[in-house]
Amino acid sequence: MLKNSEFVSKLRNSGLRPTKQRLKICEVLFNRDKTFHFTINDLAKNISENFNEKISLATIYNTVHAFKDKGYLKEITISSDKSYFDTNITKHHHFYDEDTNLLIDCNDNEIGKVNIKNNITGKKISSVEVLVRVASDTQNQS
Amino acid sequence: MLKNSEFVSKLRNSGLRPTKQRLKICEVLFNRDKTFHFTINDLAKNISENFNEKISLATIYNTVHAFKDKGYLKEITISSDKSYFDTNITKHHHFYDEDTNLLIDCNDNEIGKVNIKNNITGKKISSVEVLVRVASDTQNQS
DNA sequence: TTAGTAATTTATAATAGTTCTAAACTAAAT
DNA sequence: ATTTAGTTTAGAACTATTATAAATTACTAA
Repeated sequence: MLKNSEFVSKLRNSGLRPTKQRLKICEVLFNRDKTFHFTINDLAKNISENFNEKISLATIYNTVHAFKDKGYLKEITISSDKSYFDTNITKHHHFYDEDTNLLIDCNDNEIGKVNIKNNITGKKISSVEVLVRVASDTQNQS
Repeated sequence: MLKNSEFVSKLRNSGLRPTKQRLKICEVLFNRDKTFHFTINDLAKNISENFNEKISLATIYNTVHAFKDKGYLKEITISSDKSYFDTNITKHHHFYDEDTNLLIDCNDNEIGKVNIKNNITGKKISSVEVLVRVASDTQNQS
């Protein structure tokens, strides 16, 4: 749980003015015990349901992208029409529950280190991401 | 290299009529030695450049999705705005070159088996996909 | 304080990618 | 041949995201 003043300095330190819209978004995203996985739509809905003052959709998009660019959020793409943001910015992998459309963070207890034996010549690895899709037994698999 | 008659039976066997549009698309996609990674846009461009008769964009979308549903293509999503289809439908992983926007198939020589130690209770794993993003040393990483 | 400025927010327009629609056409069955 | 159901097509519709430009706000420096 972070205080408002911590968000103010977090924003200032990354060259973003601590506007009331950004602080509100910080509160929704980062004032949590657990990792938060959300779509832009989820976030917009959450804000409009929980606060009286509305934040323009354009601002929500701008802010989420700014936070992503500053490294406060990670983007996890599931399919061409499902993209989530993740407040957990450490290196980690995901389960994706196809029944509930929920993302679940993995730690090293669930997925072992990926062994990359040979990289492309002359290139540097910028990220390694594993996505494990799961579904209940009775459903058809893809 | 497959013959036209093989595509005809392939389509018939999966309940799709072998229309000339579908056969043309089969030719472009499957009449190759190597795996083909493409976007809908790549495919549409390829067809319009290499054939005189045009195929409607709607048909290209329909056909690619039908082929995906029938298991002849796999979809690989890189980011919310970049989605590729892959003619290699075996279980495999990918490198994604951020400099060239090219996907590269991996085999077991490059990426070892992913060790999933604990799955979500009551769920079955439908797929495991690793995406390794690479870029040249001089570029900034994400 | 108070101007001045630059950044930010906002509603709306524009754009892009994809899906929908319904009429025309085609493959296959009778 | 005729019929039927599946397919293709152009263009409309839709959806998610980005751009625009005016109004507002945060900050700076006098």
